[in-house]
Amino acid sequence: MRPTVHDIAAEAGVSLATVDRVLNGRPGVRRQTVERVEKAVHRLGYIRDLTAANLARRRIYPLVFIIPSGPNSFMRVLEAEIASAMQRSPIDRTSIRIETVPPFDPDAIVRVLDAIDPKTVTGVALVATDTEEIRAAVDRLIDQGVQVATLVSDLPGSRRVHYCGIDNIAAGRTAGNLIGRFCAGRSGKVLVVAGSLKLSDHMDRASGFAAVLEAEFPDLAIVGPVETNDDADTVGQAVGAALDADPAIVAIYNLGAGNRGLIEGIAARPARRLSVVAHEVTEHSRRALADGVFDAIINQDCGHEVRSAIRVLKAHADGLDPLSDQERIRIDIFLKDNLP
Amino acid sequence: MRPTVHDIAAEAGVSLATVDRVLNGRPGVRRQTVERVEKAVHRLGYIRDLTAANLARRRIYPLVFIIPSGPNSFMRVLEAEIASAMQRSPIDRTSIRIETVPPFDPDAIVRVLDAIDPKTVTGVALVATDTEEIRAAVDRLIDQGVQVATLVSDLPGSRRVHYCGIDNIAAGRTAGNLIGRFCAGRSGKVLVVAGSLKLSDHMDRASGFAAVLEAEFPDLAIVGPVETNDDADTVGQAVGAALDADPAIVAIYNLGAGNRGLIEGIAARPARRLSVVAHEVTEHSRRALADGVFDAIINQDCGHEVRSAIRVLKAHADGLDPLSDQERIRIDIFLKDNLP
DNA sequence: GCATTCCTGATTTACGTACCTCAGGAATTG
DNA sequence: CAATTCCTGAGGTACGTAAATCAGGAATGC
Repeated sequence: MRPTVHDIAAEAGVSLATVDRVLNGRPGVRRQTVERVEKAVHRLGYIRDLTAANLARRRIYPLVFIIPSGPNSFMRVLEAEIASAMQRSPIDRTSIRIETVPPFDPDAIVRVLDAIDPKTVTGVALVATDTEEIRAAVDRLIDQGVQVATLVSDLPGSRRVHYCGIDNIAAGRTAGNLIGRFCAGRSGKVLVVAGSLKLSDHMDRASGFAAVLEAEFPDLAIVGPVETNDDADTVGQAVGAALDADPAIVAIYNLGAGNRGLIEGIAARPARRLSVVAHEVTEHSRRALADGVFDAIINQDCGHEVRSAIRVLKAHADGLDPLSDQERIRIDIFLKDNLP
Repeated sequence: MRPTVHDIAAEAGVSLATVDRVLNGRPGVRRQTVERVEKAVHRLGYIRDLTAANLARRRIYPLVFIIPSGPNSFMRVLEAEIASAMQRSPIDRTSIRIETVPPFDPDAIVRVLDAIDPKTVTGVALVATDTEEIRAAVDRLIDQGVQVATLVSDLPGSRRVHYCGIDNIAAGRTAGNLIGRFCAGRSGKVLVVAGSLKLSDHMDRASGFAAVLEAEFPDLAIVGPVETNDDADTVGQAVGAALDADPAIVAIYNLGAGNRGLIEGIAARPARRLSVVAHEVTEHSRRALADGVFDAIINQDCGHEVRSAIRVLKAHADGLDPLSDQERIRIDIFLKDNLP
């Protein structure tokens, strides 16, 4: 049988109340007594029963998700995943609130972060643009004892406890490798389309992609990156213009959003034979893959990201460390055959 | 506040004991009263607090994993993942036992299955070969109220509650698609290496692969499948012999184990330019991918499979249904750039 | 020497559920 | 009509932990 606080009390020769004080770091225990209890804990291999503890203290974990508003499909899928996690709140003792903020607006994020009450919120997960003010606001929250995790795009240099997302440099490299191989032998140009190079994830993908092409596929030259602010129509126009202007383009890598526009741009020029790699499985990209318009999609499982964020924030709030294997978000490659 | 049994009792105008009898399906309650209670449950949206319930009944979930013994790297990794899950047993209230059985020996599996005591075991996860006797033994266990899930390889036609693994036809198709694209333009032959075509997963991969090549890459002809019983040395010899005998081979798909042998066979013939796709990330295959010997690895995340099996068995034991999204095992494609 | 503070023990209640016992009324059986 | 069975209520204890209260002893300060 697993040892309980009663066993610890007996083993250490102290009362239950003292064990409780030590275990929960409350004051009022002499240093020697603390050590006696800690030794007993160690000797018996005591592990606190978190479920019983949470029951006794009627604990719930109030969490806040901060994500961009706007039409970006990926973000809306993310929001749906959060909503679906909210339905399980009674089971996993969470209380989740979603805050949407205008995209590309650091100040709005800072305002939401600063409005968070550390007394009533245990954890925050946010999709952040990489700016100094946000970094500072995150660190302020951390100082107040709130657990903060970044979602989808990281905030390097901040003290966030965890990043729930993929390594975007590696994602860019993966795209480069795919396009390089799919173009096997053909030489020509690759059009790179991005949302905004001010987003660290987009920047990372672009540089990873460029590095692989340069090192391993010298016959392919990069055109771009073209910036589109993740707007589908802008993507469509940019792609159309580039294709018309440059017949040497044999491949397209869209590392940002706006796949609908990309698909339309390609569909309008059926004579071109192109290798196309894009990001994120959404309604549009899924169909494009099935139809052979896209050759591969690089994906991050945002359901996994949301569930992982919740687990990680809870674990940190309890002073545990999460399972790194389980929380690592993979860079999924989907061809039409392994689409889930 | 979430409603409790007390609220249900008050709402239904019955005593706590009666609510308890209804909720736990115990006898001694008139049909009308049962309905009154059930209506109250529904009206208040009562959800039983599983953690409190498990605490009260001191519940643990005794689980058994049945996996093949022998040197197969993938199975050893699987075993390590189970061992790692065992370390978390106190936290997730499981008690896990591993039973290893000689590979390719259906009778041994049946013996282990039949030796399971339904009174002391709530769930079983097994890596099964697809035979009639095993199917029957699984169904016997199900009839005794034991939850059974298949792991890695499914048992279609049995009444197992869940399959924790990938769609192997789709995996084979994915391999076909990759090899077809990697060989872009080159025509020639593809050597297919399998462990045993009596394993349904191997059979499925082979047929998925063949279907895609035939439909989409008619310039590539299949040689094989060669059967190797998943033995690395046999794989090495078979690959060497095939390459020496047939200079038209431009690609290899190893859909089974024994990657070490495959790597050796290829390394001994450095002049050949080959596209190679294999399964499962292990120590050997990881290095081969990094070194450019393999072009891609198709993988199933066996840590995920094990954790998923545990979650699913527990959920079914509690009469809940698991999150299908979370429990779906993806067909991972790894290039050297997105290797975790 | 007395009050104050600090440390500790003892005891109790609570969390939400399971499960047990006991008692009594209603309904059924003979 | 008595005996039996079925249904229900009341009440309690337990699970492992948190947290509160009260009390008493030791150490400290003045």
